[in-house]
Amino acid sequence: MKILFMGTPDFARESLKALYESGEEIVAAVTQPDKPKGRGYKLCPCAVKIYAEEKKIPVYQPDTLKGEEFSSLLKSLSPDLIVVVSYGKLLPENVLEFPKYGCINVHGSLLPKYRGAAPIQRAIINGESMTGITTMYMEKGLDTGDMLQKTEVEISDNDNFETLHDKLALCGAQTLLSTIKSLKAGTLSPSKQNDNEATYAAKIEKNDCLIDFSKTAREIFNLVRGLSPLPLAFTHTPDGNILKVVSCECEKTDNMQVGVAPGTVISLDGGICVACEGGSVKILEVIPQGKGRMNAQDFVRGRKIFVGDIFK
RNA sequence: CGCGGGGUAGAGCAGUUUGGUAGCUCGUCGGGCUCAUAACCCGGAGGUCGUGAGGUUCAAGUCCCACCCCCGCAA
Repeated sequence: MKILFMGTPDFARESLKALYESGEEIVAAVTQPDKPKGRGYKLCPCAVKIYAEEKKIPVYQPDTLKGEEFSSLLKSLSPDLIVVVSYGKLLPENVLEFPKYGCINVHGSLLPKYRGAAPIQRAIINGESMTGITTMYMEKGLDTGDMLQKTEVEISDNDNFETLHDKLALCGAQTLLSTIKSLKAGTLSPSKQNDNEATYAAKIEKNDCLIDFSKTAREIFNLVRGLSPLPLAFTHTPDGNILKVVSCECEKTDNMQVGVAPGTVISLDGGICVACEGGSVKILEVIPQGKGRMNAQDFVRGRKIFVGDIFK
């Protein structure tokens, strides 16, 4: 079965890797064009491209999937199946309809929950204790296609975006293999998504990353780990500088203080304890503006943060 | 040439503007206090101030030049 793989970041690479290592016939990898990234705006190839080139899989980076150019490429590759994992663009209908066995997508949530761009982050931020992988047939809508297989993955308090992302990437790869196996065996039984239960996991914006200390410790804890290590939740120190928070923990509510404004530093013992709704959070690791990652205590040592300072 | 911050003791920082004996907090080592301590007190060790036998100077962490490295933002 000739498979065309479409995907871009690390998350997608795991699926490509699994396909490759299981001996599937991958006719090509389609990925986003190299983009100027990082300091100095150097052109950076994405994870899928790097892996594909390493394995001598032909790589294509079309600017658009619409139009003749990609259509003719499709015809020449003539895949029987297209596998899409975090590609980054919607597929036009003519592409969706091209392969004999359709287009299969690997999505990082238990659909119909968390459709959209940031299912992993949103699941953590919302305090879910369970998420997973869903494979599905693709259709016009965003993550609305008929579901094929699911694998559940537990979210523990120790998980942050990075750890959960890595787990789901591997899990996604395995679920994909399993789905393709069933496809070949003819034992797939697609099931419709219940649109009434659908939720949407919007892309993470800057606004999502600002810590609101009038929320509960648990909510702040979830936000911080859901955005760690990228793009990171942040707050502002009294001097107005941005302080990114890499990790924190919920303090026991028994050290809650009465009459202290949310965002107030109430202790520097073992970290930076900041008052919030119903308790406090202890900030453990930070990235100050213009600096690298460091322990909260190191930050306090050099920067003169005092009890009574207010973060906002 | 995207914008910007930085390289000073094991860690985090000050000192550079206005050159003149290298400092703070923490850690570490030793001693003291204490029933005890991560608490407190006293004392010590530890630095070619990124590199260049570079330039200016009586004198350079500080001013000038060149190079190397690290990081933040933005995408």
